[in-house]
Amino acid sequence: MGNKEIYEIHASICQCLANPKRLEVINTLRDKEMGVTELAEKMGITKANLSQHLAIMRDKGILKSRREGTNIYYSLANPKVIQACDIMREVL
Amino acid sequence: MGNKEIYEIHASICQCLANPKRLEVINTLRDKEMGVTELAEKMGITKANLSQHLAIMRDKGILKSRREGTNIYYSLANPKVIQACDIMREVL
DNA sequence: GCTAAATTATGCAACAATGAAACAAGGGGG
DNA sequence: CCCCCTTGTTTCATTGTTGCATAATTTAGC
Repeated sequence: MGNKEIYEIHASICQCLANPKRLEVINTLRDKEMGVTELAEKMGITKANLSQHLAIMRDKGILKSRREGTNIYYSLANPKVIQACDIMREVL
Repeated sequence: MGNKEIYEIHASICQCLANPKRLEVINTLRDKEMGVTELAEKMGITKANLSQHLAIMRDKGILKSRREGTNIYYSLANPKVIQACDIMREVL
């Protein structure tokens, strides 16, 4: 109890999840990796916008990326995120 | 899959958790209810500020309140929130 | 009435989301 | 090597949202 720093870090993770598009990314990548263009088309948003969201999530350690030629594939860095998201769904 | 509304609702719950003070409230109330003044003193913030946070969390269905004389006691409305928070802590 | 407890209103600084445009980074093929 | 095309990222400006302090307001009990 009491350590405010923990709450700050925890909040910053939640902040990262507090966006419908980022949640859609997580859900889309729950069992596979995907390239940026394919993901953008699937979600119906611009690549620029998606790229910004991906960067935020990668910086927070939620996603990881892998380059293959000109393509960059994103996937979940930590399966526990899915677990946390699924539990939160039940709260609704 | 696909239904964007779900993501919106889910994001609004996460948004509610995306604040260190609100997380501290949840953690403090994890096994007991507490009055606003006591909670404000324990956290070292003004009652006005705390009251705003409590209202946000109550509106989202995360907290519930109970009046007893002049005091109003808050407690968790759904124990699953604690579960989700604890799992997210492990991600750190 | 008065006091303590809690909420609500207002204003403001800080931050977040987006589109559009500019920028980098890799592979061709000539 | 140079050009071009594709894939991603970054920058910039705008708009909207959030968090907080202060002050005003409600609510209950004496």
